[in-house]
Amino acid sequence: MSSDRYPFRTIEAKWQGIWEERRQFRVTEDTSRPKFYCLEMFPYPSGRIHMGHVRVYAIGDLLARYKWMRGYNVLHPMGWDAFGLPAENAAIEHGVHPAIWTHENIDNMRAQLKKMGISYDWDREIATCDPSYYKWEQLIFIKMLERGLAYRRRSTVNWCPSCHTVLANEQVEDGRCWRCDSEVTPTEVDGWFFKITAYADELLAWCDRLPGWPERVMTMQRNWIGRSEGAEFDLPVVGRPGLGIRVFTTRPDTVFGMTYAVLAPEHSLVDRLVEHEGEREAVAAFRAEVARESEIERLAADRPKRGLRLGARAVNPFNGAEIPLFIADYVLMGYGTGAIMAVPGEDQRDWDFARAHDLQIVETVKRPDGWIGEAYTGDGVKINSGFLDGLTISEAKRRAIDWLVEHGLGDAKVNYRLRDWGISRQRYWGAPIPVLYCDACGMVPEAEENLPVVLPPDVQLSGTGGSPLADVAGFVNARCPKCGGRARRETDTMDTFVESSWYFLRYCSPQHEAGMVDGAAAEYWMPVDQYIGGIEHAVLHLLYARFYTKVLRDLGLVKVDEPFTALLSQGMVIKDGAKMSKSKGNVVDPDELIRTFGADTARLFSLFAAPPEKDLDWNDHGVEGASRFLNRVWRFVLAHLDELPAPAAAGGPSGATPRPAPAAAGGPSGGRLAPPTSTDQSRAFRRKIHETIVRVTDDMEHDFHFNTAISAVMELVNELHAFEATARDGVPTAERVALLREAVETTLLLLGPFCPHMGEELWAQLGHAESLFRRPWPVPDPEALRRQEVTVVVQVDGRVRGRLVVDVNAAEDRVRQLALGDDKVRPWVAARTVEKVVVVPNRLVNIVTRA
RNA sequence: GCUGGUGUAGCCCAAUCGGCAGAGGCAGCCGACUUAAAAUCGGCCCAGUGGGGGUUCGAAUCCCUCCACCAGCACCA
Repeated sequence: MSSDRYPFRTIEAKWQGIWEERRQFRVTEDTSRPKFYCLEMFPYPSGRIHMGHVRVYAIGDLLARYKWMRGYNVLHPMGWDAFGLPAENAAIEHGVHPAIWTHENIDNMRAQLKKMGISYDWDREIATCDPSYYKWEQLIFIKMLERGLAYRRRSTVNWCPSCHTVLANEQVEDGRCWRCDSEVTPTEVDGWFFKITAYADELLAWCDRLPGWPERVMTMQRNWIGRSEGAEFDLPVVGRPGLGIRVFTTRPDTVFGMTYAVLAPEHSLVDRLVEHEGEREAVAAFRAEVARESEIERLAADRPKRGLRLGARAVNPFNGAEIPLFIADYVLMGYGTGAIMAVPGEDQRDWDFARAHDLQIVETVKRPDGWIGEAYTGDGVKINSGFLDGLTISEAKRRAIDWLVEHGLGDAKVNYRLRDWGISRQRYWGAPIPVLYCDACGMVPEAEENLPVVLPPDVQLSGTGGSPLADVAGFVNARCPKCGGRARRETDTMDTFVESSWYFLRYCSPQHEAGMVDGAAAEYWMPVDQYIGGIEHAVLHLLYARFYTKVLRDLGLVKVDEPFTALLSQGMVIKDGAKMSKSKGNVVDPDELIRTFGADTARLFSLFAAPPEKDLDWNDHGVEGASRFLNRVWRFVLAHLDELPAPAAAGGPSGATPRPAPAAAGGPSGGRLAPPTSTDQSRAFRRKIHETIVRVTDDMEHDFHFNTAISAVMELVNELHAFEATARDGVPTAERVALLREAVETTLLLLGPFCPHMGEELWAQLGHAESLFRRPWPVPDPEALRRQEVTVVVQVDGRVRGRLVVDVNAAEDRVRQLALGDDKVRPWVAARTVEKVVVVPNRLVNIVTRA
């Protein structure tokens, strides 16, 4: 631990105060400047920030401050994803009301974030548990209801026995609750759904039109949507006119290979197909067996396919053949129609099942010569397929569908893996669903003028299941907005992912009272230019937010098709090889870190230790290194304050003729003359300064590799020390101090967005009255970057044997001659024959020889 | 099982179009300063790029193959 650190506590508090006092990061729409909407995923107010928060907010602030310096009008807001289970669980455990618990946590976390010195526009802060916030999503709910985009149905849902609530498919991971890890159980309940499937095609199509998103997130979303094209048609049941089994297939070309058909065990038709009591019992036993083992067996690969043959038989409508019917565990009720035609010749699962049950296998695609295998899924010509014989698979698919349409038996059909989004939660701490059930009128939406439907504050939370709101008589008993008669309120609340599906929109006009969003504000700020958050939301939040935005667009509230132009998915913060967690005891407390090293160090290390998309391996020694670096910069600047020329008057007389700096508006000297460079050492140093600008700018603009940007600045600081130590002899004083000043100011400008407090303080110490973040980002001087000479490596047969210093763009012939004549090189060539000489201009020469 | 990603020094990580394997940091070692230590400053050591094969004058980079780890999906008809 160092003993004399720069006074980070003082200066961090000082600048946080000044920024606040100047309202420096409060923004309004300004059409004269380009806008940049920089957003980090808002946190759940759990009570304390953790290192993952530090990392994501450091990234966001870096980009926001950088964009300020590039002249953008930057919207950078923060708020709270304030509804959710932990508040309710805290209430059950400790008897504190969720609202109180939540607001206390928000206060704590806001204070922590402020200590990090992040450039938020705090005037735009929102909390989703505020009725003035969720009022608008209740209104949207009603509009979705009117359009059939919100609907109620009974369904089998994922029930988390620990959270006592329903989970959406996306919220189940490996059969377990995403939040508490309990095993979910299928349960039948009535609930509300958002019709996200209506947007499946558009959501999928836009996956190809968002180049600013990481490919892997898009892949995950594509897989999740799981579009597949095929056909749907009925298989008549033998001897049961009017009874058909609807099947879905992606391979309508294989219909002539259908040798049996399978229904999911829980398929509703099964009860009507059973022919006698004995079979009914067998079906019940089979269903019980499947239900019992499914959870465990789901995770086992290649488990045997279990099935039960029914007495009933079906007809293949294409050739009139009677085929056996089964119920089997490998067919799922939740996908397609819950029933399939089985084609063992061209489907491995059907092949496995057919083998186990001794069923016929018909090949309908010609196998390539010498092909060995079981089911064949490759390309080929149709065989054994009646009118499809001789066609390719894709032709046959089309013809088979045409045939189905002509005969009125079926049609082309697109199926999705994506299910509608179940949003009902049987919990208290969420936005009430604004509908009522009237004895006379049935289900009725709440009237718009009665919104918001506010959560009643007085509620008993026992945690024993069922919707807590159902026990609050004052809430449940209401008037029907239609007939004025008695009605009962819906007691489910909305999934908290609904709030996070539009908070970015509310930030555009957080106080707007006439609607969800002010149209002009949304038009100016949306879409979010850079969104930053954890990969864990790749399909949950990000897919919901995309869907909801499209709904809002179709309701006329926004004009954008997509909410987030670019996404940065940052990696986790790891320590000792594992994700930080209390149980592993590897947690680093941001508060303590900031107390010990300061916010700038915490931020710098978060950005330096790894590129943002990778996991960050936390290392206490590494933090000390970051701190050491900042101290080094601090000491250098303070030690040279007296010596450095004042900001306004510099450039100074010297041997060289001063030139106007080309980047008059953007350079660190701000209109001052470029420092003269009369010596090789000066030129090399100034080149280093401007090369650093190029490298850091590149990292900021292109690949977000902030770690290499920081190392470039570290290099410059190292050079700065070296130059300072040696330039007293040989470089004229005025020139030396002018260069030092340019180097120091450049360093501070480049480093400012990473470590804003120290940047501002040293900037002010240098005599600047204006904030560092009101200064333009430095622009490299092409004159300084120009090289006279380059070092060219000389290889003999690929091994480095010498080096040449030659003029830039020296003629190839000349370089070749110099290389062959070089003293270091000659011995390696002398006894051999030169076969070929490869010259790569300004880089290397490779002399290829043979004995 | 499928898909994607990663694999470079003791550790975290760099390396433009295929062109000197090393920028930065950590750790370690040596030295300077110091009564001493801390801090600071200067210097040094360390891998041939997961394994194998190929293309090329030249491969961390391109191709093939295998391995390890991570993530997502996993009977989706």
